[in-house]
Amino acid sequence: MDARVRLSDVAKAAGVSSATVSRVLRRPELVSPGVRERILAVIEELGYFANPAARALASARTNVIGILIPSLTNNVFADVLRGIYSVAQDSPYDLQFANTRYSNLEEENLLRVFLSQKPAGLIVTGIDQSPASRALLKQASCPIVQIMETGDDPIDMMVGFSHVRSAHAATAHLVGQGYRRIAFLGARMDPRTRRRLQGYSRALEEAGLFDERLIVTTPRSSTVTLGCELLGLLLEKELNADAVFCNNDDLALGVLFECQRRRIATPAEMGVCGFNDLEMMAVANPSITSVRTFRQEMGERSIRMLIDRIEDRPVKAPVVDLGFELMARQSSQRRPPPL
Amino acid sequence: MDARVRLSDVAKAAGVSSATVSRVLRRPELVSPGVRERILAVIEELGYFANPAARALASARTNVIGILIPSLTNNVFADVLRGIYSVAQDSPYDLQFANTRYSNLEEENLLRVFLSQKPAGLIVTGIDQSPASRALLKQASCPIVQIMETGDDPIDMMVGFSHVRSAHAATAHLVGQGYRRIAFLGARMDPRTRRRLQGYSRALEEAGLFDERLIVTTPRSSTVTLGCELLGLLLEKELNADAVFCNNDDLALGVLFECQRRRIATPAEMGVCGFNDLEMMAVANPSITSVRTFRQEMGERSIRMLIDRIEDRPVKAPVVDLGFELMARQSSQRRPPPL
DNA sequence: GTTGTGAATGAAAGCGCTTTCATTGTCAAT
DNA sequence: ATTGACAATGAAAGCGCTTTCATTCACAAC
Repeated sequence: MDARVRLSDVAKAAGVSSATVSRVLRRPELVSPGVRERILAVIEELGYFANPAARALASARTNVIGILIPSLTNNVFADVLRGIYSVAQDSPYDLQFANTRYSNLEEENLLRVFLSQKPAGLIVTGIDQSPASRALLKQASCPIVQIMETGDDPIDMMVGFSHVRSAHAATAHLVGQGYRRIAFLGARMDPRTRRRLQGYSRALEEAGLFDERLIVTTPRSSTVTLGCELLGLLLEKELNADAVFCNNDDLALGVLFECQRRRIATPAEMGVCGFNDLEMMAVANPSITSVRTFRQEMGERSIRMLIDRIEDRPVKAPVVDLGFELMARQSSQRRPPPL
Repeated sequence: MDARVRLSDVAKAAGVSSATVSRVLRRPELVSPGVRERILAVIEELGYFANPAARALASARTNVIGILIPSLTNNVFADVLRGIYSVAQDSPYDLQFANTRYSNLEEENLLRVFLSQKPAGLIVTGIDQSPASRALLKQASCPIVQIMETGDDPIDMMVGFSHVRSAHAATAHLVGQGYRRIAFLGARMDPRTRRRLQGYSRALEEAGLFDERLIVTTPRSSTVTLGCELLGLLLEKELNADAVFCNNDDLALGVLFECQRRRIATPAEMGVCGFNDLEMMAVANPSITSVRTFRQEMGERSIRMLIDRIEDRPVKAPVVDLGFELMARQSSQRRPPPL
């Protein structure tokens, strides 16, 4: 039933050896044009498809690029994936994703699985791998890109941005707008969120406005609903918060909704700033200030660098900082304080 | 450098043949307990990992479950994937995703690629495969689940719901609330969207309220911003629309934002209904009526059925209709019409 | 004691490719 | 004519597993 056409069938039909057919597929320049054409025709006619397992086994390498991300179901990574996809699309490489679920241990296991199949390259998220993972990656025989963040000690290549600096900028913006009791709302608290908290803290310390009690975090993963809840938690503390810097845009949107519900004027009584600048931030009412990050570009750059390295093209800058852009909008545009 | 431990190394170290080691891995019950323990210890000690290519080649099958979805970057599929993941997690199967990008042609190609590696099973989206794809799937030697929709002619198994019926219910709800000029806003117009449009049309025809001009669609993919724009387009037509049924929740949220901006009262002057019931619908202001679909459950059920079939366990119901639930909220709760 | 049975193991033949190495043929240079 | 070099091709040896088949051994039944 499953009468797969094999390479040898093609060879037989074309009246050549298997070696020649294989060469047509791998190194066509080694085969004379006439024979090449004939073989290609036969391949087409027979609908031949190489068995990837056999190919991988024989050549001791694969065309698989492994991608380890903490979550598939997260807008941020979805955008990165889109970028990766758009480039990988017209490359000979197959993408294979795995979900570390924000766990270093899981990451380590997946890494072992991936490396055991000798991938052509690997993209991993962040810079907080476990020592064991780092060791695995360091001795891996394929190029590797770390994405989402930049840091001092790249395993191989890196493309990301500084979460500390971007959060610092956002917080400083709120300070600049005249807010004085700026809270931090954080969900999930993965390493990148933590660094954003750092940037926030630093900015407020510099302004002499830091108050630890204004930090509200939860290990739960972020949703719009959670934004509503966290704002509620913050308000319960009665700390006179007059602005919130949110971990991400989901929370910020929730905060906005909750403010509306509680009749807290935004931005007059409560400034709001999100992170990532999801598309909807610009069209909310009021529009929501956010830190734009270049997620799709991050995906594109990372896989492009990876492929360049796989194909032995020189990569000029192995560590790329994509920066960020503060998108100041209505939600942080404080009008003269209501006396 | 890449001194991979092979099966034969394990065999040598344990003083047994390769066959026995292989058996410990595949059919441990065939090996005596003493030997089994010893071999497992050696495997652990040497850090042995099977080469998946060799395994696949030798056994003429893989433990790969292929998943074909139209988009990775879409909340709806993200939820489905989460469901699939949560089940596949503790199974021996590897998931492999591919993105058909809403193209039948692309789907066909990916199918060929997948089938060429003899996957253990396949999950495909929707019921509108090309004839060629259907043929490929029909003669595939692995179980297959179609997800997202139910239909009359399953290739193998199916889990989804009726887009026609759910859209019909939503539209009927708006009619029941007293809206009379109900518009349809549709983005991307993939087959499922088209069927929702059908359900909408049917419901309005039944109520004698159908007006083709109230249908506004675009091939662009849906975003919140697009919801704003489509509402703008609708209003320009000056058809006295008093409600919109949106293709999905993104559009609905955009409509809500745009209404706020234009000072159109929701739900009094404009009823709004979305589709999918994303988490944020419940916390928007006003909260947005939507059709809840069971996306995560869809993922879970589909992969569970698939695995059952792969492992030769009987699947009682090969076609599962998960239904839907109309979540009537503020955005469609019309107060007495302003005279 | 002999035979039969079944459990445990090993030998060896692939799985479908890639790649090295050898061979052949062609053509330019001598 | 000879030689050398090179391009084009084929033969064949794996790649690291799985699996069939044969073998061995222990033990129960006769």
